[in-house]
Amino acid sequence: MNSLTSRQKKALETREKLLKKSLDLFNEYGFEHISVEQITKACNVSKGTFYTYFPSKYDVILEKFKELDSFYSTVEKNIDPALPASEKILTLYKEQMLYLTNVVGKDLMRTVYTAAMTNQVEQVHYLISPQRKIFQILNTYIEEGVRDGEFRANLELTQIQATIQRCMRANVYDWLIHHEEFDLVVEMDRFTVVMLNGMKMTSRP
Amino acid sequence: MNSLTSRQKKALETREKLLKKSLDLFNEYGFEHISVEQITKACNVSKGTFYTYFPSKYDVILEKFKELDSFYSTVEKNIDPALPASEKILTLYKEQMLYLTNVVGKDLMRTVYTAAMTNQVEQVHYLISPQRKIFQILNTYIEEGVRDGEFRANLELTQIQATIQRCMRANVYDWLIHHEEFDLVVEMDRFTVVMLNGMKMTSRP
DNA sequence: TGCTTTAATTGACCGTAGTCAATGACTTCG
DNA sequence: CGAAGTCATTGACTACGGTCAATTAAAGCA
Repeated sequence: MNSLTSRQKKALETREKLLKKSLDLFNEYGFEHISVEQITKACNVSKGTFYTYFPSKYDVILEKFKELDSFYSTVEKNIDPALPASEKILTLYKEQMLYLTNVVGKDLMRTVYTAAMTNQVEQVHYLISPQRKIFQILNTYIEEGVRDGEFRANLELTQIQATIQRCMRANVYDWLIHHEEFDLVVEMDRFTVVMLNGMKMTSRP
Repeated sequence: MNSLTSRQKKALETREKLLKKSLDLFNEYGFEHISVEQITKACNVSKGTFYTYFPSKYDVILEKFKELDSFYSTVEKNIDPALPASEKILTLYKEQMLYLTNVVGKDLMRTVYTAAMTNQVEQVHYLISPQRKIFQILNTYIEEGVRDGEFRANLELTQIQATIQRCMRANVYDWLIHHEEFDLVVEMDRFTVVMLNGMKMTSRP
């Protein structure tokens, strides 16, 4: 039933080996302190092989980042459907920020945020891709809030979505450029509370 | 009257030559496409000399950026003091975004925003330095708004300031990672309007 | 004037990201 | 089976940012 030739199997193994070793080394010593050659030596392959599987050193990290993104499905399940949309959004963000702070880490995030600016590919960067689980969840909450009249109706749905997503990047970016004394969870909450407040029906027109 | 020795004069000339040539070349070919060696060759000095005057390639750009920052003094003078604080803030930001779009450019801004994350110096990056003219202006407007009861009093002044400054970076960063179809002036305005609205006295508590 | 001190300048050198023509092992097909 | 084709793999190579011990020439001083 395994339709892979021995060649393809081996290739896949090589790729997996490189991916795993990269992430292990990055985790232990930090992204900036590990060279591609160190990775390939640790895997007993040549440098060129690394580049047949990954367009650049950054893309390994991106792969990890995408994998981590699946975490948000779990969060969604734990959010009470009865809460108002704005509360759901705040809870989701709070969980995300805790996760970034405690699990993902500044080092990985810095890499992703840098690559998003640097990689001048025509393609949309994953950081703002509608594919991201967290955006899909977020967008359903926002649709809910608009439908239930919680948010002002004179705002376009897509604009509200873009705005709230931008809040996330705003706080993460500021977290990345501050050294210490920046509690991502607290800052995100403060910021988003004001933002959501500015969208409420009860605000002045 | 000129208290500089011929040696010091020459050194300063070398620095100026490097600075000017760097910026010219960056402007014409883009930061990423110009190497330090190209710059020094064009100035008939060695590579090492470049590094006696600038800690890194990025710092040349930062120097330009700081210089450009003085632009905001001019803007301040053209803002009607009678306007409410929120209007002043919106006008200031609008002028800034026009300036970034039309004069400063994405290339330079990308460099500054990348360096802010990368340069892991203990020192606070200029991007968030209270020294920046634009922040000083902004802060006086915010103080005004709080004093006049335009903004909610249950918010700390420094927190309001941090929040509004973060709005700026939020939109600039998103501008940098979007390719085309992102009007910085429009996006900044939309975003900040909602944010300011969330801070107004007339919003729900 | 000539000796010592100071500081600008040099360029060979290092480490690293990324490239690519060449290799040869594996697959496909007559 | 053997020839032709495919593709994973190699490692020497380029390009670049950044470093530093050595050089050189101006400044300070007796």
